[in-house]
Amino acid sequence: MSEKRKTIPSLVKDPKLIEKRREQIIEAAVHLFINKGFHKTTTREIARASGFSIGTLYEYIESKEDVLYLVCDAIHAEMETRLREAINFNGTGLKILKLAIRSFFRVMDQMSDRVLLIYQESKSLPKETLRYVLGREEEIAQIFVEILQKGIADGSLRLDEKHVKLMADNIMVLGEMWVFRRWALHKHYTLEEYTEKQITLLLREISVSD
Amino acid sequence: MSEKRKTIPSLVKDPKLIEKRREQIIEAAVHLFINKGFHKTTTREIARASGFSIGTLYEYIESKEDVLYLVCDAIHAEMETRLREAINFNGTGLKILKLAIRSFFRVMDQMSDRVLLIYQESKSLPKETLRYVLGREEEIAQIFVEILQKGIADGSLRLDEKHVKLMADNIMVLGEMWVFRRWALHKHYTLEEYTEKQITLLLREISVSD
Amino acid sequence: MSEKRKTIPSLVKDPKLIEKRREQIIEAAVHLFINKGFHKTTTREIARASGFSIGTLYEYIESKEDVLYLVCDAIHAEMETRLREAINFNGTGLKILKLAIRSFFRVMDQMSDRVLLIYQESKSLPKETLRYVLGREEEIAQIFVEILQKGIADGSLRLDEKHVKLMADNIMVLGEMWVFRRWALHKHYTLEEYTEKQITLLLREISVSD
Amino acid sequence: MSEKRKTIPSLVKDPKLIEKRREQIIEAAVHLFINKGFHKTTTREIARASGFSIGTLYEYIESKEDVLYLVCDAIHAEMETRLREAINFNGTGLKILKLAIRSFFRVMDQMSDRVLLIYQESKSLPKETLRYVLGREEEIAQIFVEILQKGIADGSLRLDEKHVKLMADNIMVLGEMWVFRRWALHKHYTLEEYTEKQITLLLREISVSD
DNA sequence: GATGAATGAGAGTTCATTCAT
DNA sequence: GATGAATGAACTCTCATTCAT
Repeated sequence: MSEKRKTIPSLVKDPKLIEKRREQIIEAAVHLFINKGFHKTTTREIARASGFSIGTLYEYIESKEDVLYLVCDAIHAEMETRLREAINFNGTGLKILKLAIRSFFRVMDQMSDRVLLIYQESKSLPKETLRYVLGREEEIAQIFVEILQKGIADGSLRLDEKHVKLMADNIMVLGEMWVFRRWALHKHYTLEEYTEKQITLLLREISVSD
Repeated sequence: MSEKRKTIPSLVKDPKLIEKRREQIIEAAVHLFINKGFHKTTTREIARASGFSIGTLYEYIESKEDVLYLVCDAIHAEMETRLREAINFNGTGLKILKLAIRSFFRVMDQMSDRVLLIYQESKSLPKETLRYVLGREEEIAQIFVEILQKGIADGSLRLDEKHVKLMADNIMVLGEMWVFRRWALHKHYTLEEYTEKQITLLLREISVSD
Repeated sequence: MSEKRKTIPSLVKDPKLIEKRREQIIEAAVHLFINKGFHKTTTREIARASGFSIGTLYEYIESKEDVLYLVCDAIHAEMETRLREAINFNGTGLKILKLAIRSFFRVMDQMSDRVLLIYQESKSLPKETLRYVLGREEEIAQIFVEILQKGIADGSLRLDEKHVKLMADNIMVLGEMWVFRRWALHKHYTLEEYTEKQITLLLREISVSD
Repeated sequence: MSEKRKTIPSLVKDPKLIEKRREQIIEAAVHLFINKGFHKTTTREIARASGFSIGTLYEYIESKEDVLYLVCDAIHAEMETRLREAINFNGTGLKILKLAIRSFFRVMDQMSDRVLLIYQESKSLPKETLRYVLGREEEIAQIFVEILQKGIADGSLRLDEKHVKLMADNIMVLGEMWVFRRWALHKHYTLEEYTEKQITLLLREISVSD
């Protein structure tokens, strides 16, 4: 179902070192891309901010686009990790769902710079790679799909199976909205207010009892 | 409230001619930006596609970013025009709201390339300009705010005044979602199905009767 | 029979100007390539020696290899022109042949730097282009083929038709030898001595009378 | 007369090992240079194809140019060895000469890739080194000089002493021509036909009887 | 003696912008 | 008002060479 993860060739042999250096690259590039955008960040800046020379940078990647891929993938990985860590899968689907939404919105809030980065820059990835990165997004949506299905199964949620995916997408989008429209929303709401309000809206329709 | 529209200086005196040429520029650039992205489109390409020389292009703009601004502004203008044309402000707030949502979703669908363009490229605008462009987005949200307020006033909608802006934003976001997630959504829904489903979700909470 | 001449695209429209600038490029590049070799000459050096900026250079070529092609082609053109100008096609084949050999050897001598350049650098051309350039060499050999055939026809040369091409190649190669082995040959011979000696050798076999 | 062979310093002490490793380097580099050319072959590729690391490569050479020198020298050595092995120095000068020419042309044919390599890449050698490599060429020409002189001495060849060197050069050049113009010559001749034809041409003038 | 990660000068190429015509 | 040739800073990427381990 999901595209296979891209493996970026490296001229360096030691896998431990590759991982370490790529973490440095990601750490450096995330901040640069957030502040200047992908196109306005130069490979030299990435190298310098990573703590090594331009030559060394290219020992660990093949092209600037590879850095963007590494960054996007790392962000998604962190999003998913944080989300999964925050969710406790005990209790009714409804209960889990509420927890998951709160967690997701919180993760969006904490990672808003990086979420924005993905949305604004991932289009610069090569087509093939872009598909994979978009696929990671779907994996996160899938978490909500599963929770919703659990809720349907245990009777705590009433929702046509047909609309499960849409509901999952709605949750995702309303979470991302907190990021995209923060300049407007932060004026009126705290994260908590926003979260509770959206939960009310989203669940009114589908929760059997709350 | 809203930022003042930016005036791009031109070396040319005749305002009629300026408008005509800028329309040519916008027409050409929209397609180029959609297909290649802002950064990968060259000013030479814009000039050629506009039907004149690079020198002439720079008689009507001061920088490449100006073209992006013209394009974003034109897209917003078209969005707003289409939306306003489609809405009939007669009837209860609830009725108008449904019509407006349907219209907005349809406009999003029809203009999806251009909507995407704004979301992906507007970040390349100079800060000041970006603020103005984001402001245009608010103007559209404002349409929904007004409709919601009318509905509250005439009793067809039950919604805390405090949440009006959020509801308007939700509508916008769910409309934009049809664009951003089209690769996922189009598999499961037609625009009409999607629209009705989301209307149900959005209004369940707030409509007094439907 | 011969490959079609390559047309290098230019960003500049005026054909007169293209020709003029390319002449400048060729003039500059020939000397640089002779002195430093193709690989050790930078595009910046070519631009500077041509009298304009690197940006301007790239208005008239698409790649550094294009410069090499221009240079090789110009050298061949000059070789052929000089040779054809020097040959008088009146008289018996034998007489014309002797004149042609002397002319060819003289041209080789005068252009020895450039002949060397072609032999040492043309391999860096893209395959397709290389084929064309090698073809030009054949066109020159063809001059000798025609003279030989004229001599056979008028009875002044006795040579199996089958060996005409080989004889033409031999003439070419012995002319080029004056270039490739000049470090050895110049110690022992003047150009004139060398020429007469080789003519004797080459014609002993085939001339009916001299 | 001939330049002294260049001695490449090595960080390694053991002469046996140096020789072994350099043979590996030559073997690897010859093929790489033939296929990609000297400039497009990287030292990393040479090391890998040699079977060891880049660091080890530089234990046995001081620069990439050293590899080119090793390669050119090895090719010349092989040429000379093969030629000397094939020649039987018994008989009249004329007889030996014919044998030598046939052998030389055959060696040229068998080693054509490598002969071409020397002609196209040796110019990239440092001036000093180049002189030595070109000198090796002379040593081979010297073989023919000696044979010619033997033929003059024993009366089987009639040739002005003054022209001996030229005749030797002619032989060399016509042999190399089989390599340089193979794309043209192979269409018309087998190696044997070519050889016999050229022998006829070359000897007509000088052989007392054949 | 062998390794391979690190280096950085320097390469070819692009393209937004200018300005003389 | 229109043109398009000229500019050169800035870009991504390469690769011969070094040296600590």
